[in-house]
Amino acid sequence: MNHLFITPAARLQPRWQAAFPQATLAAVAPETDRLTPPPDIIWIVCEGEQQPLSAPLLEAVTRLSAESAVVVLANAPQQADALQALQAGARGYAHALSPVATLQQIATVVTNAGIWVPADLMAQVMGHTWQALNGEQRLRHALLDKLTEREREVALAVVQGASNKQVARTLNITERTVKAHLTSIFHKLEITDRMQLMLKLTEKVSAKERI
Amino acid sequence: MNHLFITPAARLQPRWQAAFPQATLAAVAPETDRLTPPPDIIWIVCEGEQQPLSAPLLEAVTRLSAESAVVVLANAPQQADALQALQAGARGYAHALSPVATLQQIATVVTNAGIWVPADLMAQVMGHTWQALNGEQRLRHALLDKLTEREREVALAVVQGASNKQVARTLNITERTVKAHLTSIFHKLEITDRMQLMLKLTEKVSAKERI
DNA sequence: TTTTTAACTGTACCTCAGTCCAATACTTTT
DNA sequence: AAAAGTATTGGACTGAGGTACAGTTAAAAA
Repeated sequence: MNHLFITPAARLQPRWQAAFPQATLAAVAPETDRLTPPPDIIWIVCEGEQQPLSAPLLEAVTRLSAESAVVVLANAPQQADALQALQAGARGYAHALSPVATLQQIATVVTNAGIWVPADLMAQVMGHTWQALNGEQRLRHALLDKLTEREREVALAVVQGASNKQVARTLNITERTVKAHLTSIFHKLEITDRMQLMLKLTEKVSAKERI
Repeated sequence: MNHLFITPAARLQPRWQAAFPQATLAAVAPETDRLTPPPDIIWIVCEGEQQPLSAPLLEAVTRLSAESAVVVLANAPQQADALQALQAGARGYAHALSPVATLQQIATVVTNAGIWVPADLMAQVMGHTWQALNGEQRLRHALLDKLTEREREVALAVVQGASNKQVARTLNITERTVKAHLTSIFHKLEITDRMQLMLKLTEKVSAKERI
């Protein structure tokens, strides 16, 4: 197993050495084609205390992840960083001071096409995805179900920015009828105008409403 | 380590056998309390070619995941299936024809309280979350940066459903001035009315616009 | 110093949005 | 059969949204 650590530091942390005795060190991200054979795992160390993952590092992740499995080690892990890194193609994101056993575990997972992410990040991601897939949909449906078929059509057109006249044309009815439907919609949803309608239907699920 | 494969097939795939020689087979999902002791890992195989994860299987995942770690193996992996499975309590989702080493790796991760998901799914989910956290913000800022300070204040108030009169009151200016700002905003953003403004500023980042 | 830009206001005008009162036709429920 | 709900339209009205034209003031840039 071939490990390469990319870090501005002069030498490898003892725990990295302990985890992978045969690991090599590089100060900057090398060209991909200069590495023959490419390392099995490239560990990119993010030294920054507070500042986010730098653009060059991110670019390195993107470039190197084509050939090797890339794992980002952060001294100050941040969720936003992790998301960026993983989206750039990194296969793992962990604390730079992870214990030796964890580092080795990460290596095993990552070389087997797995992905390593901190548990709290996973929880957040799952929450977001759940919310995006179900929460908003549910809210929308709960509201739209209060409306009749025709009112729904009108409402959906209006929240896409259509004027009454445009809605009338697309539904082949009079503008007057559109107004009638809207008045009914406003009553049912207890709102006053199309702006509120748009707000209601695009509203994010607030924390307390989550399942 | 105790493995149970649930699959309609008559017998275990050779690679499953190779990965876990001591694995047992079941045609349908058994009652949880009938299994003493419960298996360490239950592998539920989704045979379907195109159709999504069936409801009974999903129910089985929910029920069995209370006692054992459940991993769903799909012949035709789909993102929606994976999310459903993970949401139902599955601890892993992988291709049914994953190599032996991968299967064993999955077992290790899953028994150690880990979660196993395909890399491409992870990338999509991460991308979604990143977008939710930052993408929208960026788009908003790109647009709002075209406006002057005062125009920004007006725009932000308007997209929250405020009328011109309300904006005027909160900013301590005339309604006429609010209109003037809005006219300027509409020109700069190349839109025609406050509805479009709301659409512009709440617009989701589309796939091609992602970083 | 002249020019530009932002913020602000006025008058007038037009269009669009929304409501009230009213009515017809059709379907479903009671 | 009667009542209720839905879809449809009309006329008249009020108010809000938006534009065109015109102007003042202050600060920043040229």
